[in-house]
Amino acid sequence: MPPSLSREFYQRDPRVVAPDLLNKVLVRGARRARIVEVEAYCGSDDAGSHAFRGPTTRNATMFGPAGHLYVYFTYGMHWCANAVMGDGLAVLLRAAAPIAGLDLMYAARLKARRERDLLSGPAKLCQGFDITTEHDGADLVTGRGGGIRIVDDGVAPPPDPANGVRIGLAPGKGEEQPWRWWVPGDPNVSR
DNA sequence: ACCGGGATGTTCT
DNA sequence: GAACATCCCGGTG
Repeated sequence: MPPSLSREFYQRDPRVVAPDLLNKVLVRGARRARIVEVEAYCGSDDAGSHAFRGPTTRNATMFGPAGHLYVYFTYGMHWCANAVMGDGLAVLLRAAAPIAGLDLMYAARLKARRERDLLSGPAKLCQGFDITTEHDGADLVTGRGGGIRIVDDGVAPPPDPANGVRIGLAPGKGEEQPWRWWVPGDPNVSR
């Protein structure tokens, strides 16, 4: 198994970590997928972040140690997952390209008909990996709390990642900030 | 292909 | 009571 990203990897500005997470591999048991789309959320400086107004019950994990997973429930039926940098800072994992364990992903995503439907959005990614609120706080470095890790299999981030505004933010919530990055041309990037 | 709306319930005002 | 870091389905062109 390739090595997990170190605790120190996560202890940086989310706008630096985010593009660096592209092409890293999310692993859970037999399931593996290459991260192809991410967004940075910048804590108390960022009106679009759940951490903007300080710690609450929901966002407590974002204020804990770096390298853990912050999972939140939204729109009454979906979960989304972030890698935490600490101090309310985080990177949303928006989409990934399936590598292995696709049978398990299809079983978890009954509506998906094609490979590019499995993990091509933040809630799809969680559904495909069976990540729910019980994995909030899981340790991505040691795997403690659900066996979910992010590892480096030797594929470098793209030298020229695509970059643009974040998805789904209302006006006044930092919607103009270009804090989304993706792997150019990858079919698993969300629409 | 594109577009509009419904589902569904937690969180915070 | 409104907003919500979304997804899916069914309409139309």
